Amino acid sequence: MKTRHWLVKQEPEGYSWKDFLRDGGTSWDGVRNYQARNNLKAMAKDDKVLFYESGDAKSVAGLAKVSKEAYPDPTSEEPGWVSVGLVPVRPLPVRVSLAIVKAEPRLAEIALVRNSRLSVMPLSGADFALILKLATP
DNA sequence: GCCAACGTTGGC
DNA sequence: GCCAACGTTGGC
Repeated sequence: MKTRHWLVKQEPEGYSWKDFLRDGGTSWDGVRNYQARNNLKAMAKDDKVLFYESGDAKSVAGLAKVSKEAYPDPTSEEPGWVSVGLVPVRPLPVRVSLAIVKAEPRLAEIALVRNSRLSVMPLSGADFALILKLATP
């Protein structure tokens, strides 16, 4: 199966990359946006996921992967919302800040730049690889 | 703290 | 079904 690529966004005050590393994985729940939910549903096991911290950090912090495909969100009172399981793979050697992403013309079309409010978004393999390259010291 | 962008809600 | 009002998110 073709591996797909994603980026998830989180406020570090709520659940940071550091928390994620400490936990060794988490249930990615609480998403209440249809577009984001549809992206969660499209995730397959072992898909690669970039973990972005919004707020003060505003940077891509690490690489994760899908450990469990979409299942009903246990934190939702209403049916229809889903969670996925994510586990950390490794921190990025150097964080990739939003400013750096915005300064890269080849990344001008990605959802992180174009739709800052979307919390779960797909990335092309090329864009994903480019962000990882920007994280190389 | 402010504002822009976007989604959702509710009146008509 | 349209659109104004409102709430939320996130960058600055």
